Amino acid sequence: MDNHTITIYDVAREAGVSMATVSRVVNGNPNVKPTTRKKVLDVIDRLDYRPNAVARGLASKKTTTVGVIIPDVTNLYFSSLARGIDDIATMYKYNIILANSDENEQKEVQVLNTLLAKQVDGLIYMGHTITDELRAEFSRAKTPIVLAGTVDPDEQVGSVNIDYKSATEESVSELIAEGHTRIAFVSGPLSEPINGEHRLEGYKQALKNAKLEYDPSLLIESKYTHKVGGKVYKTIKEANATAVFVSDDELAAGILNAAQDDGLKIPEDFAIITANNSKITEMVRPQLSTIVQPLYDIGAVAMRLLTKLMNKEEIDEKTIILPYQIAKRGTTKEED
Amino acid sequence: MDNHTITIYDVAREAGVSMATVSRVVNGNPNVKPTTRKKVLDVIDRLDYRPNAVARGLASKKTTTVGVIIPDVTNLYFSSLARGIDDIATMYKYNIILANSDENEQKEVQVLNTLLAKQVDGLIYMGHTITDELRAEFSRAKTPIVLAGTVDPDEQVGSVNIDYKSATEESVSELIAEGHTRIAFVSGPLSEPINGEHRLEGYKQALKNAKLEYDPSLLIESKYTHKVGGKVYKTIKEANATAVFVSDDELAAGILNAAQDDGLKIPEDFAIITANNSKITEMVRPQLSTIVQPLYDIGAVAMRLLTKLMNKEEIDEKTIILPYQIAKRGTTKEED
DNA sequence: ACCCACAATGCAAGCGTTTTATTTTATTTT
DNA sequence: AAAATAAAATAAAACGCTTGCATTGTGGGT
Repeated sequence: MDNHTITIYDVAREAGVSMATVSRVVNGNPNVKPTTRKKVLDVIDRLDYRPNAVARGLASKKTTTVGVIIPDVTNLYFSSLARGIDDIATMYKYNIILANSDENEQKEVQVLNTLLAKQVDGLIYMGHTITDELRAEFSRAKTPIVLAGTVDPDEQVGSVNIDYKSATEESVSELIAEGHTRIAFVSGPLSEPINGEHRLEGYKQALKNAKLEYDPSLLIESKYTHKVGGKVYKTIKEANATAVFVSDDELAAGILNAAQDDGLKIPEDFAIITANNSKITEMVRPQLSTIVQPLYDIGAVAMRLLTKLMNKEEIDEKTIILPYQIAKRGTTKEED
Repeated sequence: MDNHTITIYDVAREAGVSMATVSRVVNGNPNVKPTTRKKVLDVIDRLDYRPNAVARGLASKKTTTVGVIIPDVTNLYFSSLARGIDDIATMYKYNIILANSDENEQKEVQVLNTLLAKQVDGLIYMGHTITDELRAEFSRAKTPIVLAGTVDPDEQVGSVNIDYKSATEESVSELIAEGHTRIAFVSGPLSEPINGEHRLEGYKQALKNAKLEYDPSLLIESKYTHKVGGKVYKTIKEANATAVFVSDDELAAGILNAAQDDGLKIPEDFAIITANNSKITEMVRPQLSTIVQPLYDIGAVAMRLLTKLMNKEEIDEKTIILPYQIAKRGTTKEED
């Protein structure tokens, strides 16, 4: 028994047809007589033939693989998006090459390049911010790209998000409606458009609507980890805030815990509203009130959009905004 | 300006050398004179040439890509492993094709096959159990495979785990040392070796060491979600247990919350010890006492092992057991 | 029977690399 | 300065498939 990998050629020989015909049946091309199709299929089955996707990719210039750049799989916000992406990808027969970037510009560029070298048919990027270098690479690439849960003022590529500004505005307004006047705003770096533009605008708008004064000392930039919650809480306290809008759930949980450790009653003494509705929000006590983002759907819709792009279908709108809701749970008072 | 993708051939022509030479400099082959190397490198830079990894893969029969089968990226236990895997993969210049299986046998087999079709150089499998069909596929595949955080009695492929039995035994012994005599054991299906063999054995052993009677009514099989925590808690209560060992953190958090909602003081009235030390354990209050598994490392070591396997290096032991610890936090009493 | 149209198949040229065997060039050795 | 050896470069054959074009087969219409 010779031990070479069995190829389309072997199948062709055994079935007494040409490679082209085998290729046709493998690819479901209708131009093949049912009897020959069956004959070929039988041989394929007997020889346990498995088409080599790499060869296929070279010949067809399609890899049925898309690259996914993610800051950190371990982050529930992004992994939820990733899950939506993968499910739809699978549905459309694509596979995902997943690469963690840690929001590191160098890594991102680096990873983008290896992904392109691997001839991915499309690319989904997740992150908090898009650097100029990355943006330059994006526009240079011929490969379709979609941003998921990531905003870019320069709308060259497709993207799927919610309306962060109005979601933030609405959240902060809830806090105001409950009687809070000093509301802290905790986010990642304000240099990132999603924070410094969308969310902050929403925050300011809510204050303005309520004729409250805007106080920059209530703005806090922070990392998104549970651990720093204590430090952030201290800052909030020093600013005499009685409520806080937080743009990350893990961080919000950290703040919540710190506040309770400090003896505060939530939501009586201190209110919190967070932004992602990742499952963490329901695992802490009291449960976090939050903007309900359709995380899975953002990923799913992004991937769906990408399939259209890869397929060169006509797109009506490549900047997609999905609806959101606000869930009032235990860290804000009931309204009525 | 002609718009064709630029290939190694273009570089060769421009640099006045053969394709083979270009290939050598691209691959860092030392057999090339520094001056020609520079010349080629310059052309590569000027033309912005990027080697086509697919063509490379076909010619070299290496894709520098490994497949990773994961039950659900959204599960912190597995995503932590995945993070370790990806970091080491990146370090060794591999990329990861990530595929969610939902522990669904059909999906697993299906995904395994597309991964093999894509000619991955290696495969990492994560899951709770390995079905016979999957095991058959594993042994049929010529591709190196490593299990991460996943046990298989039939040790045909490499694997990286901790000693679940002794970790469980130790955890339960802690509970016993605190005076508990009715300790529930909550895990996934006992049909899975990791539960029915390793963990349950550890549990029994701990009881035996303490001369406590083994009561099967204290065994609870459950899904691993936060949501079912309430139901599980009820069952535990009905069984008159005062402590519980839980093999999943999310579920443990659910049980913790349910117990507190029921008015119990933790750990005075009820003790909990969980198994994964995912970051959830530190985000709930009180923080969960837990087995400290080196999740990231399990992934990292698994990937490292896989690189060796792919490299056909000599392996001393392909079944790797990593050390664990026990962290006593808020859901068990302090000892001294 | 004969021609035509169209369905079914086959041929062979790519796809962009790597790699082996071979030739050319450079460096020693004597 | 020629011969021997080592180093660098080339030519061309894979790698396993897809696909445009050419060829053959098939049945219907006349």
